[in-house]
Amino acid sequence: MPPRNRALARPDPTEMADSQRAEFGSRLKELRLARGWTLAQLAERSGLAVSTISKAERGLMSLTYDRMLSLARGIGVDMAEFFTAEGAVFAPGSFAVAPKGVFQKQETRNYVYEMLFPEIRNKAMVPMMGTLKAHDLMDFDDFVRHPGQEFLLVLEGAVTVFAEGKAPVLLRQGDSLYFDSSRGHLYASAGAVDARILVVCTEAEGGA
Amino acid sequence: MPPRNRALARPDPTEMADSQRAEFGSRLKELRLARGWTLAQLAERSGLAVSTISKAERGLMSLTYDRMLSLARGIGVDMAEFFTAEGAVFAPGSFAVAPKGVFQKQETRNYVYEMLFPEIRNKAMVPMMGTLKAHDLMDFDDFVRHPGQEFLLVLEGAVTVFAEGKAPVLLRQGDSLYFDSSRGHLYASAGAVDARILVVCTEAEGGA
DNA sequence: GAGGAATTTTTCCGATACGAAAATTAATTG
DNA sequence: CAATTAATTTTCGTATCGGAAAAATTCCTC
Repeated sequence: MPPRNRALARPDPTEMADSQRAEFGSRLKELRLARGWTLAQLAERSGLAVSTISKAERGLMSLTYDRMLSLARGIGVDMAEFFTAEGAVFAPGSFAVAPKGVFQKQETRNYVYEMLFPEIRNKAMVPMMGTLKAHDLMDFDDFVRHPGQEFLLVLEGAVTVFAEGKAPVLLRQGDSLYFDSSRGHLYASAGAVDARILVVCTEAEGGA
Repeated sequence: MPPRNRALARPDPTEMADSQRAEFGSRLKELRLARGWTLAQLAERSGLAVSTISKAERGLMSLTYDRMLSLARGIGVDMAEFFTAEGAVFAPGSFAVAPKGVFQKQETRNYVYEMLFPEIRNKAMVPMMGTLKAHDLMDFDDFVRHPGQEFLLVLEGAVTVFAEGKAPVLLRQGDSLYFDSSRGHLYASAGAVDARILVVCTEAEGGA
């Protein structure tokens, strides 16, 4: 029996990567066809083999960094171009009001969030109201971490912010915070009363 | 180590890719260290081997798409994060606190805004605190209009929002608003006392 | 400075990407 | 429709990636 990794092997092996690969391939093909090029033409420009591009476009194989870079050069785009989501458009002219307290509750392990404006899809920002119970028992198994940036404002009470690689920070009513959401973070009420916070994130999280 | 300087007229794809690889590796290492992680910790989170990450960080090898995706997931960033030009970009791992009232005042014709976190460049969101004087004389010569999206929360008092093509909306303390900033808009205090608002815009834009 | 633990680098071999050419499919022409 | 060409896909050998473990380095603690 092959000495496979322990039961810790949590991060998914291939399943999820395959679908992502297919998406990358589609994007690549899209860029090629948009220029009216054949595989051979792109092969000529990028310097790699026709067969390689063919397989990559269909998600049959996982290109190395070097080949992806060659392709980007050949097509004439920046590497980031391959990964920027294209669809998902915010409805132009949107205008919505949310009266106080009329929110959609959304409970997570440690917080109670209420997402504002759930009816507006694909917002560039996701504003949420949160309540942190006083003396809440926190599960410190892991930080929250996600792509994008985050803004926090303490509306009532006091909050202790735990951020990876940073000393805990105490925020009082009116204090605010701005940070890279990919840095692990956790919020907890710091006072004897419930804390009320406003959080605005970029990048709708529902994605994954 | 002897320099392998060869007077080749044609671009040497190998060397060019190598330098890019090194840059990618540096960025990867930067993201890891910003979180205070060891190779083993990132290996655990991403699901790939310590040795692989080590080689990748030093540009010794060219990761495949699959492994790069695993790394992005483990770190908690988008793939594009690896390739965004390092110059004009939001500093990865940013973390800044703004105590209440310590803001930089910025007066416009109709409002007094205080931009939060001016020291963080290229934020995806621009949070501002605003004060609307009671019974303020408004210049109704034109609406404000700019690219991006806008979120507004009334912290104190009441605000009347005038939006192009919409009837005026009265917002009380705790009410909020989300809309396309390209739709003309204006804010005015609606009560007998000064109103205090939080505004978060996307797209950092010079001027107001 | 001598252990000793933690972290990184190197080694080695199995797994996979990659390219040249063959095979297949699609498009074009007479 | 057959024949020819263009375009894409498949095959297969080689180069490189990628992971487990060993070796080396750095970091502590006494």
